[in-house]
Amino acid sequence: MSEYEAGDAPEPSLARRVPDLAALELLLAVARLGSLGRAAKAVGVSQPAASARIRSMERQLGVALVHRSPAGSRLTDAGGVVTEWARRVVEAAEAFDAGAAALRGRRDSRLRVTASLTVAEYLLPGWLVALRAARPETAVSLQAGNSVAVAAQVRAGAADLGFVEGSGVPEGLDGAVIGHDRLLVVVAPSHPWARRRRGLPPAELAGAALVLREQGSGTRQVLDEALAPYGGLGVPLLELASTTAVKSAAVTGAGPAVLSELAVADEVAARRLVAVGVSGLDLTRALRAVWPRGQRPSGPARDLLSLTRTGKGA
Amino acid sequence: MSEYEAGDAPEPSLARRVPDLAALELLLAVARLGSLGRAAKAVGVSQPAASARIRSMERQLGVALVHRSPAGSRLTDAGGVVTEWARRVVEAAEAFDAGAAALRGRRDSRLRVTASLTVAEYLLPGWLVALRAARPETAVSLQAGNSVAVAAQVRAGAADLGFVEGSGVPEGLDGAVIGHDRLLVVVAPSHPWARRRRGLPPAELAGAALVLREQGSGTRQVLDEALAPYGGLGVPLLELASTTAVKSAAVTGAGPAVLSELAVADEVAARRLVAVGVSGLDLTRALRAVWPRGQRPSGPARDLLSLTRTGKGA
DNA sequence: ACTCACTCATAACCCCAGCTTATGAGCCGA
DNA sequence: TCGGCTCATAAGCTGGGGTTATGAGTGAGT
Repeated sequence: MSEYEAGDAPEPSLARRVPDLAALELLLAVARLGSLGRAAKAVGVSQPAASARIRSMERQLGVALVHRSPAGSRLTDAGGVVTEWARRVVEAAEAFDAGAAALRGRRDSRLRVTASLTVAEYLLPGWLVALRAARPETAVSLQAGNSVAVAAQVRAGAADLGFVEGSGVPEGLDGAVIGHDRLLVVVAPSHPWARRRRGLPPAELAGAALVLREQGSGTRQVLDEALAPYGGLGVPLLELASTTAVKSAAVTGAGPAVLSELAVADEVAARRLVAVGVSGLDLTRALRAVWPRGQRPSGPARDLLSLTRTGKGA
Repeated sequence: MSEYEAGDAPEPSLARRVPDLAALELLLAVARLGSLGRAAKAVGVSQPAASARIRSMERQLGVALVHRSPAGSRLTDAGGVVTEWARRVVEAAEAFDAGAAALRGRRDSRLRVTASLTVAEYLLPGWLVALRAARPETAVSLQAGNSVAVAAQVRAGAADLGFVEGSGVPEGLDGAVIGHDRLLVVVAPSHPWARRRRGLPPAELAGAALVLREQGSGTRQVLDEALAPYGGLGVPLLELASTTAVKSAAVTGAGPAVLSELAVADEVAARRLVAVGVSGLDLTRALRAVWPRGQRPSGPARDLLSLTRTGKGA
């Protein structure tokens, strides 16, 4: 009796078709160690369990992954390819884990970070993974919030280092620009704007019904300011609570959205969204690290800061 | 009695600390739809199941992710951040799935692709995801192999489109350069070479004991040729069967390795590996799409080809 | 040539994570 | 005040994945 009706999940879910993380980790271990048994030990399960897991993975994928022999197990060609794909998943999971560990936020952390949502969502996990690789002993705690909250935390000494996006260094703090963030107008590939060759006139953007974050969000402020000379932001098509929701709405073709390039990099690369140029409008804002005035970051804070300099932050 | 001894898995495995894919998908659905119940329906489970899953995820992560209210569920600040991290994992899983589906290779596919291991491992999944987004009805089959095998497949008409790395267009085929691949010398951050400021003299590279793929691999051939004028490749420190294994060895500090920049991009970004410059040595090779002479790609092949043009292929 | 040490596979058993359905309780708008 | 939405709780089932114990190959070393 449980009929579909959702209009959302046509296929039997990714999770059914992709092996779980434990299986992927096991596969990586096999690739690295050249034997099911050793891989089993490495991931902390019995050899039969590992054997069965790999086997069921091969059944699930419909592809032979390893050549078993009494001398050990070697990846097949397909196995090698799959293993590399698996590595990407595991790496994303590691970033997730590094972030989550920081978010869990033990108060005894050696480094207390507070960051704007944009930085926390898109940049920080990578830094944390790098930091963990370089200084495994550094426990980091993370508090995410808007720019005002970030500044307050740092000022109050509740965080050693903060990251904000915005036009200036908050009152009473020192800071350094570590990158830039540009807002992009994005539409689904089917949208007429996707086929424009010339940049969009700002007035047309201002007049359009857009999918936006709710009033008060950082990206919306920037957009408001930038469009003020052109009659200001029009009435939104949709106001949504999270960046993720806005992105989804744009992808499904609800309408044009304006989002950080960091937020939509993947979607643009995969052609799920198309960035539309806007002529003569500067939608760039600086990303800054901030700390209490006069107290130059040292120790763990300095370590983290140095990782941000050359990061992929555009 | 099961003592550690592996020297490999000190921590209780990622999979214990990261929610599984189904849970992450569910979280994305909640972010998108604003209600546990609707999200549950969207992913095809009952509402109590969704509720429990989110709750256990919050317990696992030690962070409140959603604000429940009789009017629906909104993400907390932390929840929004976590959701974005989750999205990255799910996207990697989607790439995995797209690749796996192609590898499973139904013979009735509309587009039969054959690709070198490098292309299949690092570039193709992204293209397949993009293709799926643009043309959901196109079923793709993938055969991975070395450049000779790829050429043979295309020549025999067993594939509509091939991708190879190497210096020339294989006999009897037409092709187009779609990108370039550079080999990088990489070492663990602790290795002395990591601190070099000047490029490495080729002779020193030739004389060094390196971690390499086994004889016959494409990357090894390029290296052999490039180093011939400098006394040729020295005796390897380690010969391993897969790119993955070589990478792991390099990361754990076994010694310098030479790998495609595509293969080590993530590791370099996360500072797990450091790229060492080599002065005056060209380790670049072209990546080419190839097809039977005279038969310009059309239909699905053309669709895919157009996606490769602007891809992230360096 | 024989044995040892390693490979992976099979069998029998067990357990708990996560699902389901049925139900209840709170809040909002008509 | 009623109906419809929200999420939470309870009780019960199922099966995937784990374990130990064992067997059957293969290759290397004496």
